[in-house]
Amino acid sequence: MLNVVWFKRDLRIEDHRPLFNAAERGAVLAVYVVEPDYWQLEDSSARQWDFVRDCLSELQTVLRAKGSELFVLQMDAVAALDLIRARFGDFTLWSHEETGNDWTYARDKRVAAWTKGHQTPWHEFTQTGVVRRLGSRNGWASHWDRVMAEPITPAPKSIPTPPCDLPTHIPSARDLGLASDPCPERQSGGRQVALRTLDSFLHVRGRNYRFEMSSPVTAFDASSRLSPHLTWGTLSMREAAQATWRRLNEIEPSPATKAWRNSLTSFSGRLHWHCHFIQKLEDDPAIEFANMHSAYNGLRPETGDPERLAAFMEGRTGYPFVDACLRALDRHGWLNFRMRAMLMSFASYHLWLPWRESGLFLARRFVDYEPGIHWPQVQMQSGTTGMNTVRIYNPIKQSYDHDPQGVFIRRYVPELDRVPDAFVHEPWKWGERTSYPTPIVDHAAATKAARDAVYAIRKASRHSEETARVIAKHASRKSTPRRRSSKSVDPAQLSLKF
DNA sequence: AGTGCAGTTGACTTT
DNA sequence: TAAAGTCAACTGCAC
Repeated sequence: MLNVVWFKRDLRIEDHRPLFNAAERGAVLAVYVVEPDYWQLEDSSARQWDFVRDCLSELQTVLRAKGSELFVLQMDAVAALDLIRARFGDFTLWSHEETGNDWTYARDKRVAAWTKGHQTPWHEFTQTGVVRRLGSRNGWASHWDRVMAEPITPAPKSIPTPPCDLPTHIPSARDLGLASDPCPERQSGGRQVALRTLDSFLHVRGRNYRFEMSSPVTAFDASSRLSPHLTWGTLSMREAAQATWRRLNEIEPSPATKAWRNSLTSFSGRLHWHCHFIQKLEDDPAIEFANMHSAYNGLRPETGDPERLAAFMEGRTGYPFVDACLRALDRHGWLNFRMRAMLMSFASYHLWLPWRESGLFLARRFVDYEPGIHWPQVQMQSGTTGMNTVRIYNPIKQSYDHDPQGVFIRRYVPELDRVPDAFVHEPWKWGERTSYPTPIVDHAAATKAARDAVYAIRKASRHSEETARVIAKHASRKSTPRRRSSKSVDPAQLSLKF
């Protein structure tokens, strides 16, 4: 019987268990389904598709070298299964589990129903530390360590593929009817560039990762930049984790290597954290749309102020550091974590926009958009989880702290060219006029109003009851909670990093 | 030399 | 991965 390997967000042939197992069984038909409805969603964008296109093109080359082919079907996934069945008769379906957005979840349910209806075996494999139908968060952390330590599955030696005239053409964003979305500094997709990126991070760029990841001045170089590759699977999480551990083991501990070791340990923690977040959306897909804590329903209006949303989307909020970040994101399709958090916090607290609107906009901007990290983070930076401290960033303080010389601001906000260094963080304090807008909201007034609104809800009765539920379901567990001084503390508040 | 005082630092609390 | 406020301890300086 034919084995259909359905490539999704796993665009590689190494450490690919579905492909390896299918190839051992017999004839393989490797398929990528370009689903037009998915690419029309408000969280999809042409820059993401362009990245995927790079990946598919290289995957196709690699499969051809193995005597196989990657067929590209532009249609709904169920229609693709029907088409394959009409052409080849019964088959076995192989793929990786995916924790995507609500749309892909619904599609997977339709595919499951189809396979059941046609008695088609569907073998799904995990490729991250995310657990499907997780009963409890207890023990999750050690499970992650165990899964990541499992051996890497080699690429199949050969991939027998039947003759077939299915299409192999990879459509362009234009073919798909996607809105124009220029992203001149976008990272390229593909396995080769993923491996080079991993290597340069582990041997050159990552030395001061721990300290340089916070500032956008240094983070573009010092961060791993593996995120789009992990999102689209040109590199597996297991490969990234094991390469990091290997590198860590080969560096002898000494004062001279302290920075390297700290950075790599910190990075390894980030990989764990990556899956920890995705697990939240896996457990509770409603996080994409609804407040994690229902007490915050109605906190913000359902529709934000259109002028504020437009200013945010166009990077003209009047806060130089915020606008520099927004414009950098537009050009690169990437931003370091801290600045993403600041942007989301700014949209939610300063601009009081509902998180779904600003969250969709940011999702489209990220080439590495990972729904399972994105939506839980969006809610965390909007104060609607109920279980984290309210983190309202001060964009002026962040500017002085992370771009003291104003180099990042000047790189992305040319309107501020003439403004002296002393005023680049707060140009409204400079006496002269510029073409740069004045702040769209007053920092002190806006954050005071936001804080008051959030704390009014926190204080209300019944808030803590649901907090306990949210924590039980989603919070990370620590084996040795840090003890706090004297005063007794609500155990629910202990060690809740996320 | 000790005192008073303004300013700074850091730990801790509150929002 | 917050920021701002509080408070006590400390510092440097003038007298």
